[in-house]
Amino acid sequence: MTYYNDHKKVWVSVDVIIFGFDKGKLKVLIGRRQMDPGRGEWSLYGGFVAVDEGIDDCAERTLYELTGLKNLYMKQVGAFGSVNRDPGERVISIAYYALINVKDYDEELRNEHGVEWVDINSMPALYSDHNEMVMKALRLMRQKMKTEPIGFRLLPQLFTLTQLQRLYEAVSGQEIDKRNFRKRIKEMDFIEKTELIDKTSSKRGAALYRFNKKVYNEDPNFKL
Amino acid sequence: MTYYNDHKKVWVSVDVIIFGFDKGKLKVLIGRRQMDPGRGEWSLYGGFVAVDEGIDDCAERTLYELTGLKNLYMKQVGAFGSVNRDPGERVISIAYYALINVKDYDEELRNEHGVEWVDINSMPALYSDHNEMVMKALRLMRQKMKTEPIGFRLLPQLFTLTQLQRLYEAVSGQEIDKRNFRKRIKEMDFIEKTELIDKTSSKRGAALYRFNKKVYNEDPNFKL
DNA sequence: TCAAAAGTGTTAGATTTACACCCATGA
DNA sequence: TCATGGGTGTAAATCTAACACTTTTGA
Repeated sequence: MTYYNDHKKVWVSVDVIIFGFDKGKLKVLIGRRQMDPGRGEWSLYGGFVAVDEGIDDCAERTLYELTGLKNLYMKQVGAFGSVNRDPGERVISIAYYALINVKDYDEELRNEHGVEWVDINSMPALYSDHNEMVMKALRLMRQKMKTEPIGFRLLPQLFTLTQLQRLYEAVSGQEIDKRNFRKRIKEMDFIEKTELIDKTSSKRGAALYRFNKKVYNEDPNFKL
Repeated sequence: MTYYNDHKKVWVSVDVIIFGFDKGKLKVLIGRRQMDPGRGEWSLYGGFVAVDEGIDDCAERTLYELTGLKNLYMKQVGAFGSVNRDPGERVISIAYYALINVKDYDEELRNEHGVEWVDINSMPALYSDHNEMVMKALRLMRQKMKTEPIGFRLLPQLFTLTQLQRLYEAVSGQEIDKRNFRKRIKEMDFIEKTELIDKTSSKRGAALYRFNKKVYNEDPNFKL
């Protein structure tokens, strides 16, 4: 196989942009790098791709390692491979973004890994090209969110319409008219009103809704 | 640097999906593989990423090697990295798509490389996961084409409105109403009518238009 | 003279946006 | 009783989609 051996191999890693939604803000999970080069700098969480491991599998493993969660919504952002992006060695990194409900993420495990939720609008400078990765992930996620019902992955199973609206506002970065928003929601049969009432955010209480995946699959027309 | 050395390196390659537009059809450039594994199968053109070469640079180099052209419109499609995608060894490949005007591509050079323009709607089975790459590239290109004036990269500098319409029809895969199309074009000041007339496609002759990048940059509102 | 492609406006329908008040409740 | 967030409909404006005939000219 001289065909392959005429060329050199490189390290390939995966970096994950984990989005969460809390208190009306879109957040990203970042931590202080615990190894050289770049020790102490803010950074995404990542890991190296093993020879016998697919890149998507690697991203899932990395995500599981960090959060203890599986079957999260995850998409590839793209490959980042400038020659000097990593100050130590030549490493090509493939970025993925994932959506999680912050309440599913065990606080203790989070502390163990030394990662924190940081508001997307006040991100510090990150290690290497990680800011670029986050920005591209955000662009892709925003786009996806307009045409696919993925936002629910950032919310608890039961949510109020105000929560859902705040989520869409946080992601798109602009205010939405309450009545127009609710009108559109009413047209989507897969966003089901339950009998349950949430009283944590108002005295009157707000109806709790749920995303019904089955109903969505039968008639997948989502538009926001 | 034991941190890196705890992990194995892999080969990384680049594969390019080159789109062209000819005789009303959207085409892709593919050729017969000239090496093992997969010798003789239809395949995208590609190359390995060198250790001292950025991945975008590698894609540009590969594109130049094949076409002799530089400064083409090019975007990354994403990384493909299933463990067994390459039947020979573990290779992660990063796909890019590029747009060229078929008339800029020297026929002789094309023959030397043994590549051909194939209609996107009658693509044969390709080597490895190359069909997947083409489909993803097409999706991305379609999307981009709706919001950015990149279609002109597939046409000669001077083109008729019918040509432009056929291009958009070929890319989107659906017919467009002629009057509505021309109405929208008229609103975009950066698509300039010239004094020139093309008589090759009709007896009456059709006005030739040109994309003015400067005007576009001053007021970039493209929508088709 | 006729076939073939170029060119040109109007109207109905659908979609989007803007906008303000009453309700229920716990403090 | 009042402050807070929950909930609701209508009308104007904009955008989108449908549609048919005249012009020019080379064969």
